[in-house]
Amino acid sequence: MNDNIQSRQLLSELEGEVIALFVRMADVLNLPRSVGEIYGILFISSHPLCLDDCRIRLNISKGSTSQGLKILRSFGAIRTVYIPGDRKDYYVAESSLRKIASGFASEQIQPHVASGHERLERIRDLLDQHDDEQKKELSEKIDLLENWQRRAGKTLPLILKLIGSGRDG
Amino acid sequence: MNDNIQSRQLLSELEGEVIALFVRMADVLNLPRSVGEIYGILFISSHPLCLDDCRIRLNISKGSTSQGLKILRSFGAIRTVYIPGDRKDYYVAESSLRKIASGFASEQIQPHVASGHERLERIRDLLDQHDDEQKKELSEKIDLLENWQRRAGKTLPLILKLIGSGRDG
DNA sequence: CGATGTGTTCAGTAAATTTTGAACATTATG
DNA sequence: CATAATGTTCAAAATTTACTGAACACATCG
Repeated sequence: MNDNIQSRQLLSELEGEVIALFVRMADVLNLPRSVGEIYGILFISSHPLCLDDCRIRLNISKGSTSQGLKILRSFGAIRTVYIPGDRKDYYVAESSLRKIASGFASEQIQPHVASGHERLERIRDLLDQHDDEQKKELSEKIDLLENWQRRAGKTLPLILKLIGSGRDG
Repeated sequence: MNDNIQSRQLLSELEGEVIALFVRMADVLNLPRSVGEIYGILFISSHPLCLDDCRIRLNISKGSTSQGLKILRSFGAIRTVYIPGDRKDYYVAESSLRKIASGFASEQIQPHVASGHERLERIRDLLDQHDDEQKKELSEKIDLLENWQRRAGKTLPLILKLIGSGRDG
């Protein structure tokens, strides 16, 4: 399951499998694999970990680890824990799916939706300048796109409501 | 807006913008950009196009075009049109968001969900073999994962219902 | 049958993305 | 203040992914 002796020493088979699960999730969500690994090691850990803990157990570089933690912080998938008398930052995995999903939606998806909206306005403007025999037909296609956009926009918040309706948020 | 003289001759500014919109959508859905381009040119075209029509207007290779059309067919984003007296296959963009979304869900998302489910079962088995002092704590984490999986599984069909509820399906 | 039209496959190449690691910034410690 | 501890940044390297184009398969045509 693990690829080499070194990782066998650092991660149990169980930990490896859980991390692999999050690596695949990261892949679906279009995030670097290291982000999945880091979330995974934090999720399965019984106590908060610092950058170096993650780096060493996952056998990845400092740069990747720093970058990965930054991404996970950016949409609230992990929380910082203060440990008295220690200069390092410690992290735990956020375990509320609702919080993670809504952070992900607003940080990683909403910008795409917004820029799609802008582009659609630009397209509508371009069409209004046109004056050819296809104008009516094109206009109907753009109506369709605007319709899709509206439905996608309404669906996103509903997804979050549904995901957030579990027993533990 | 278009990158070079060649594409200016082949695509109007309006077409270019519409295609760019679908290229970005493809990016969000983790599909190759060429898939977005091909869907875009079919979407905006007033009549069915064959492989070579797409290839020439988009200035991409035969291989990419063939592959892209195959992917779009695989989840029902395009339909084939029979044109009497012509040996070539012609295509039109499917315009029902409901159909596209449900095809995408069952072909591109469901397999991930299923393999995630399998892996989670394997993880549960591994844990059952364990017998250490952390077992209870780990078991609770796996409960949480199973809970997430259940909620994600229930949410997917609801998304499709919501997306399918527009005026034109 | 050979020639032509159409579409697929896949090995090699190109492009995009991710990771690394060393240099740097910043803050704490003695 | 010098040194050490911690974390960030970013150019270069490694890896992954997508694209190309030539070879191929298959059908149709003359």
